Amino acid sequence: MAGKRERIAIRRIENLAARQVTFSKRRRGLFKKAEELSILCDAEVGLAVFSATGKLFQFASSSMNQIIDRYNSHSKILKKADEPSQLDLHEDSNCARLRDELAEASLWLQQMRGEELQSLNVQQLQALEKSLESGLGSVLKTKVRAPGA
Amino acid sequence: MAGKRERIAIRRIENLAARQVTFSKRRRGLFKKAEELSILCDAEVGLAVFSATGKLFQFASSSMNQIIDRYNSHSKILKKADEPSQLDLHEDSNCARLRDELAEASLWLQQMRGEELQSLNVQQLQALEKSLESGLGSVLKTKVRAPGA
DNA sequence: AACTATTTATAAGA
DNA sequence: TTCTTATAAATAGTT
Repeated sequence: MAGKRERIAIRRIENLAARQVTFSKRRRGLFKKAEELSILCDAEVGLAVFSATGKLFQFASSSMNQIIDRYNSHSKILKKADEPSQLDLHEDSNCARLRDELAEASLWLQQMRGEELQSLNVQQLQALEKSLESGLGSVLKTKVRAPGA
Repeated sequence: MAGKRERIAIRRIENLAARQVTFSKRRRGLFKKAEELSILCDAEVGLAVFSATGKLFQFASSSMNQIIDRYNSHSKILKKADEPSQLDLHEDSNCARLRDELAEASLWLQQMRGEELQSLNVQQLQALEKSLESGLGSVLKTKVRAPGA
């Protein structure tokens, strides 16, 4: 009954038993906080955790399928953002799809402003960097030609 | 500098400003703990949060697509023949507004990529330039910190 | 955004 | 695994 109680370093816990105990404790804490965030802040939250042994734990404020659908429509625009953009607003677009595309465009705008970059890997960051540099170049050229001051 | 500091009850925060502040604070905490769990316990963790305003925040210890695939193969086992999901198609009145917002967001995206600049005046171009430079700075900083080559 | 009084999470031990 | 408890971390209200 002594010993210092210090925060452990954030790296893989080598001891199996200790790792499992920590997994149980922290998993409970994480799920609790995920639920609290969704309730307090009216957010849609989806969380999936696979243990090292392959067991699935999940939380979804609505339903996991709904969250995955919403997520998937986001990642679509990320992929086509660098292509010659022709907004395909099909006549049969429904509100749900519009909402998803809008949210996705918003994420992309955030990322071009330098926010929410933590989810991008190095390749994606480099693509984004290139896109920003290219855009900046066009803006500068246009400014020179522009009327007024 | 006084006042009781009590834990709030876990129900939707009615005040918008307070809700947004709490969302920022708790979202950061949640994502930090998600990452810690994945590292400490060698777990695969996927977390997606949509704010009340539709912004997506995400963390994935591997990649979100991989986690979704793994999730789907897990839940397939538990699923029976699923019914056609009830899509809410009763929002036609909002479609026009969504369409406008999406068009606006898309125009922004184009302009950040250096297209459709002819309609901007010098002040607007300078604001855009500043935004691009700022975003580029964040991307470069993130790239330095990013894992992998 | 920064500051603290408190509450909560949790690491280690039982 | 559950409980206990010392300590670290998160955070609600304030500035």
